[in-house]
Amino acid sequence: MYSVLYESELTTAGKCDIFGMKTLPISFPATLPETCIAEAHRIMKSLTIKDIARMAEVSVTTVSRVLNHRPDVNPDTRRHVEEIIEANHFTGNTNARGLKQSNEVIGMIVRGRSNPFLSSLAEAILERGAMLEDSFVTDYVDERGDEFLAALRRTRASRVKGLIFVGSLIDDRVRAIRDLDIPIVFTTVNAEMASLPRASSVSVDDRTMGRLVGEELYSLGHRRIAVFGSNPVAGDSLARRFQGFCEALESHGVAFDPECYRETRFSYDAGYDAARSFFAGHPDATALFAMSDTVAVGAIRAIHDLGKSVPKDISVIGYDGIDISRFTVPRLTTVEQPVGEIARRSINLLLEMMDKNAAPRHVLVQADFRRRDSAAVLEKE
Amino acid sequence: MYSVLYESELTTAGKCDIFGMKTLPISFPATLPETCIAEAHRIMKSLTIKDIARMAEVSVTTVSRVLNHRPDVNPDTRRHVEEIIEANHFTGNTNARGLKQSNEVIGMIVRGRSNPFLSSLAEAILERGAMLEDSFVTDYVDERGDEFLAALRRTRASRVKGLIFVGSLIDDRVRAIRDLDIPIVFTTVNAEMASLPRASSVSVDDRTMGRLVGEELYSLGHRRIAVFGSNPVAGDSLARRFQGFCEALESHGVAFDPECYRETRFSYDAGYDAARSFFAGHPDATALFAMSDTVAVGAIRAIHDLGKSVPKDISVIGYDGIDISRFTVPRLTTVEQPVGEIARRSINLLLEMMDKNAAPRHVLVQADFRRRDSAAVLEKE
DNA sequence: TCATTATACCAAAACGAAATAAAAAATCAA
DNA sequence: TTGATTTTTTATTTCGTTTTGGTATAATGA
Repeated sequence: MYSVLYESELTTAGKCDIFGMKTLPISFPATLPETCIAEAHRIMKSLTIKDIARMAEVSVTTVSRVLNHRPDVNPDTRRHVEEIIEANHFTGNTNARGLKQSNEVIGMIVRGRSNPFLSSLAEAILERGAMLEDSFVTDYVDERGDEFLAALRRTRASRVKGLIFVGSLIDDRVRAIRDLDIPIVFTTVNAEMASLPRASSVSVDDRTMGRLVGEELYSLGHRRIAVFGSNPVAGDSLARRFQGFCEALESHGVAFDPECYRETRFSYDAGYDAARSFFAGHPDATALFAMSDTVAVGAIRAIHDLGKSVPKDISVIGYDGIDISRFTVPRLTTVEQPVGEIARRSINLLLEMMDKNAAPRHVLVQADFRRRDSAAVLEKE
Repeated sequence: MYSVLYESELTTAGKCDIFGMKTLPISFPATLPETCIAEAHRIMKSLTIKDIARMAEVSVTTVSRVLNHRPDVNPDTRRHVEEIIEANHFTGNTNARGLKQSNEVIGMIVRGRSNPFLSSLAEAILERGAMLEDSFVTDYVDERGDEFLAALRRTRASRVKGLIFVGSLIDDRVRAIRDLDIPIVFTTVNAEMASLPRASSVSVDDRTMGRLVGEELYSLGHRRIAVFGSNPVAGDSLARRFQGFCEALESHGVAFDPECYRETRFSYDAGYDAARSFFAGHPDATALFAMSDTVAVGAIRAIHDLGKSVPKDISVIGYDGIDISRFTVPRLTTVEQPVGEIARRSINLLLEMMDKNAAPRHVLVQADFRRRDSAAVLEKE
């Protein structure tokens, strides 16, 4: 499909003029000081703990102790060794460290790689982990089952001591990792999960938020509402959102019509396709609850393509609060999940279980309902 | 900011009814067969190559040979060992494997973690790598300099044998990793790069595409055009886009006014802010070339908030072709980078350099100009 | 004073896979 | 049948770190 336009055989600077640039009309400041560059040079020279020991004239054991912040090192010795480490920009060998089964590497499996919400959650977890100097092994997989098993195998190959699972997991797969003998934190609650002896979870209070969405759409006057979700199973986050949503409607005497439920993958494309076919076939539906912002964004585009307007003809409410939701036209009304909070709590729970052998806990955090422009009062004709 | 709504002390299934669900009105098929679950169970039991050797009644060396597809193993022995491996769902220990410096782990540093284009490129590379059974160590960093150095250190700590760099790198930092004694592939061309002895690059023919963007906007009647880019330096991809763009205008006798250039980070927010302030202060500007789709999307939103319309009042052209560009309102005219192609070529180039010690090459691939709805003919008043 | 306890350090033994060197077995040539 | 060559297999060493089990030395208590 794509062809190569040009392949240069550049190996020397002299031949580089095919990339030769005219001077830009704007000048930019240099951003990295020379000392930084010099440091980077030294970073790449690969020393071992043995080299450091020799330089500091101590044993490797002592260096290891310093590196791991162990107590029984003389403060003077410690400082001396630290200076040598600092001066040579020494970094340990991750592999050698991982060989001893005593190491504490955290694994993360992100299931649903094209979902911006999950990506941002994973990023927040990595960021938080880096702050605490925890090492991570991350694996991004698609939502299909076989890839998940491959990730599980890779994760085990790295001998991680704890696992964070980002994304939802249907019961079958929770059961599939029941025998995994390490602490796990799920970023989604699942009924089956309670039977796992070493699994905690952090998730948004989906039922309440689902109820809020239902209340909002009801109070705006909507009665025939589409719901786009993705294969929820009893106990899963999605099912809880849906349950709350139905409860809200029922509390006003409106029963949700199963005909209005569509199962979609969580992507712009899937949201587009689902909305296009659904609203073409159901001209009486006036609102959509999309259980993922990606689906909502795709749906809004589809509704436009059907010659209808959001929110004038059809109101749309999303879920997740991904970055783009603040910039769409119209801006998306959605449930914003506190990504940083979920990340922080997930890591804390995992570390508690790993280090202090704490009992698993299931934590619900509060989300924010963001009322923006994509859901409005239904205009009667 | 966010508080905990509820923390359960769930440890047994019996207490689980706070999550108790009513039956859903829709039923979903189970998706994972029993055999798969049984397999996953066994995956987690962690065996060593020694165990396999004992079971197969051969030496560990032989097992190692089988695992690494070495030639000197009797086909019968190989099959026998493979059967044992298969039956026990054996997976090697990544750490032990990495300890020997003969191993071939690929590192990837993604600079600019919140940019969807870079994320999708990184994903494509991981996907491609998984297909070829290459192991990856990935590090996502922000665009700031210090984080980059930390990533470099982590990468070295994993003793990777090759590095793929995703995102643009200004000259200073290319120089900073000059001494890195492993093959590198950049997904962006940089003038400084040609002086690196073991660096290849794969990038889009940015100059041509920049020229196309310039031609497009000129032919639609635009003369006063804003350009939003991010700190380009001579030789960088962005500078080449910009160069092509300026050349196109100049070929029609229009000089680009440096006043119309804005330096922004590549994010929705930055695009929004830049557009909001720029177009408020420059009511005569009728078009925008955003060097990243994220910036374009943010800008479109800002233009709306200024009470203007895209493309009626202001035409916008983006760059990258991220997923969302097909679903915005209006759909975004942009330059679509062939992510899969860049991923494929990057890995191939790197493997050639790692395995066959091939000379570095600098490859330009063709991008697609996607003419959609965000750029239109300028209406004269 | 001598035993006891802490403190600060070290040598050597893991850890699991892979490479090396070398032995054993099979094949071939005369 | 013998020696040479190739194929297949093994025992042993290696990688860089942590841990184990220990030894000195200094401080403490009786």
